[in-house]
Amino acid sequence: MSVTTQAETPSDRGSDRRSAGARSREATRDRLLTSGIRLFAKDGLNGVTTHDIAREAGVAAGTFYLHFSDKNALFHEIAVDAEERLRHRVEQATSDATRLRDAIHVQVEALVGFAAENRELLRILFSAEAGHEGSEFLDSFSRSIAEGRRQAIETGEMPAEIDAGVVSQALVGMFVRVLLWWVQEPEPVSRETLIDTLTRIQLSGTHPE
Amino acid sequence: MSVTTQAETPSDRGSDRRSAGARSREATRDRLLTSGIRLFAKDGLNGVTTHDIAREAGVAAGTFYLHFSDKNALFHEIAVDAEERLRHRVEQATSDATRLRDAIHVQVEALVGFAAENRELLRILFSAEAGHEGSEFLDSFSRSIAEGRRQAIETGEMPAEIDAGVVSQALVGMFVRVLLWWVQEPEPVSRETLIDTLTRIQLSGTHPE
Amino acid sequence: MSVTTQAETPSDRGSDRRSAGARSREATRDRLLTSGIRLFAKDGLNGVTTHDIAREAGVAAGTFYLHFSDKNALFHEIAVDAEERLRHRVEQATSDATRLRDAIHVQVEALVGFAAENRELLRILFSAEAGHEGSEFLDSFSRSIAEGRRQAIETGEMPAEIDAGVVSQALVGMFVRVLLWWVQEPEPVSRETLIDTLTRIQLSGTHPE
Amino acid sequence: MSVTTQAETPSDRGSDRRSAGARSREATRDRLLTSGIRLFAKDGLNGVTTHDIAREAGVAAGTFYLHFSDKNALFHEIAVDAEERLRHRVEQATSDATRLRDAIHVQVEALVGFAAENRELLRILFSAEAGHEGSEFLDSFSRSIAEGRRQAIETGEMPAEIDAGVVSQALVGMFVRVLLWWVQEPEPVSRETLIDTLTRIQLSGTHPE
DNA sequence: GATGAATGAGTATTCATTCAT
DNA sequence: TATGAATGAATACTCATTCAT
Repeated sequence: MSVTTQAETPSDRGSDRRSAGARSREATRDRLLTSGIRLFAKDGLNGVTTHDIAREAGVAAGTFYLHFSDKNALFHEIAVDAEERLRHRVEQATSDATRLRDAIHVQVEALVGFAAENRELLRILFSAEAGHEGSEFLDSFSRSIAEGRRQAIETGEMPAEIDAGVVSQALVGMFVRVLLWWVQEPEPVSRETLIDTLTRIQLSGTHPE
Repeated sequence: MSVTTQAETPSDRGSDRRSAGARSREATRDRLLTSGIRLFAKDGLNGVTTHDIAREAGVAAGTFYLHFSDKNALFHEIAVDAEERLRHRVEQATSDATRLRDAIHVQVEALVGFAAENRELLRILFSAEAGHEGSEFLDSFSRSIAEGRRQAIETGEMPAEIDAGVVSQALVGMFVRVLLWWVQEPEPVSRETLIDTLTRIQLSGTHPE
Repeated sequence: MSVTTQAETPSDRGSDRRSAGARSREATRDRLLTSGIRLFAKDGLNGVTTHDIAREAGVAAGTFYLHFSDKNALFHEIAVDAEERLRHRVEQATSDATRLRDAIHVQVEALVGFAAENRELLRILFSAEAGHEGSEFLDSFSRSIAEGRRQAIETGEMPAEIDAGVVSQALVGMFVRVLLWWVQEPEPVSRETLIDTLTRIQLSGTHPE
Repeated sequence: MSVTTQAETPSDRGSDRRSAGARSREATRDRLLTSGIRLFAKDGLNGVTTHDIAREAGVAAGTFYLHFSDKNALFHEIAVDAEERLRHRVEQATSDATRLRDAIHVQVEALVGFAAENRELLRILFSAEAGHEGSEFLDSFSRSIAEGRRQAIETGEMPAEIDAGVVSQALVGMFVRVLLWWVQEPEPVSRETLIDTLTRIQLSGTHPE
């Protein structure tokens, strides 16, 4: 499957020209990825063993190592893939927005949409376990928000009194906690309320239209 | 010592009526607590072994278990104690505030003050390692913020459009990430800027004075 | 190929009457043998995996087991074949020699010649990895030398004071270590010096001519 | 014990001032060393697992690692200790000998004496398993023999026609194989015959007295 | 109370071997 | 015949925890 679920992946083609062995290999790899996503989301990197993942995937313990060099490699692949998809989704959404308030709204929509459709990936990406991949993503997310804020301050859209560094960390922290809280079952509030509230919190700092 | 460093702890009394054995026991326990705080703050619950803690405390490996039933018990005690101290500090600070904007300001001051004086405890309390104690504290923190917000909405201090549940999670997430970011060396921004910014972010949602 | 490179092996015949399949099978088997020789000579029986051998031979891992029952069987076949070739060479050389001193000289020439032309086989045959095949060859080599000595003592060519059992072990040990040392790159001494010295060492025990 | 059996080692003192724990630790370490020697002598470095050694020593698997960092460390310690003892014994024996023929005789006596009293250590030291410690010892043994030969050639005690490099390898190989053969049960020849024969083999190359 | 040696279950990882394609 | 994915037993090593001294 690769982590993505998009229709154009090779394994989805009706006419898969690869050998039966190659298809079987890919299927096993996918099962390991899927099991890894489920277990990492539930118990975190350290709470899961390669044997757990293999058992969940229905393969022998040694099979894990035919597909991934070790547990970290699997985690890395999952996290990098999730990060790319989230980043792509947010960038797509915000690329058309010209005004800050529009950008903020669509960014929130993209984040919430990703969370709604990828609960497990969200947990993996946003759970801050010591020194893992997600952290880097959140750091770069912070930096991009800080940059956006600084530009907004230059153009006068945002008041200068609010420190961009602090705000960018604050917004990332807000997204992390709110979305991790929201992807529980049952969802504590409706998607609309969530988007609306997260947008308002940010807009309240902008100058009125 | 007990985790607190305040003067009224038993071991600090000049007139300690306990036996020499009891005082020695307490001292050993304190060294284990101190070592635990340092190491947990640096490497997290899973990154530290009981041998590490005993070695850092200068005692034998078995001694650890004379004072704590296991590694989680030590972590729990550190976290609960830290939680109580932080909770107490925030409650003291906010007990006199009558207006919401005042309460918000002193609450931020209390949080930042705690972070400044207890970097290691803050890291332990705010680091979200899979299923550990800190989470419970943050949950109850969220609940108390949500309650405050609901009251502010009733009294008309806050607009009703903003969902109190979402906001309370957002604020906790914000505090967590901003303070963990801030207690690094070197501190990214001054204490004053930090307090001011965190206060403004919250106030921006209130009705203008 | 079979391990030997001599012209009369089936696969070398210009007029190979076997089917294409049979010839292909033989070629695969030969590649596995060649790879096994190279890798066993370099890293020893335990330092090589069947996957290594298959990869070096350019075949799939499972193919190995179509040709050899297991890793030891391949090693055994290589060792037995090498042993036969070395034995044959020595016997050919010594069959014409009537006097002991001639026999010794041509035997040394045969051993050194084999070592020079089959470095890898020599390493495999003479390396004493716990309980492997080479040992049996060396044991039987010892026995044949001991038998020769005993005859030489009977005919008066060798003095009786020297124990034939000890000497035969000594000579084998000498050949093993000296030849393993000599087949390194670069060769520590010239082929002539080597032959001359090994011959003299043995002749020194015989009665002067 | 340390591998040595000499009377002056601390653990042999009637008045052992160390704590019971320290004595117990030493005893366990000694059992592991003893088990290691027995098993390495029998099956070689690669034929033995740390579990085997622990079981033979009557301790749990993990205990092994309280005393040695890994299997190689134990092997190294055994080999280095054995090497030192053998080297010391040979040096002691040859230090007084002024004439080459005397030196050769006492050297052989020392080697055979060591072999007789330390069959297992001899097997460990003289078994050439890929890249292990014993090899280094044998190499340095060769070098020292070669040096001795070169001096003997200079002083006219040995004829110059025999290459010292080849001879030194030959002698080491001879000692290795003969002694490994001799330390079997039952001993193939008497100690006297062995010493006499090994001495004669070497002396046969010297000029007659 | 303190010590620290010992335990043994847990986890990662390798590799000879099998078997469906 | 050849492939190569999969197996699972073997092995190394760690570490929370116990207990005799």
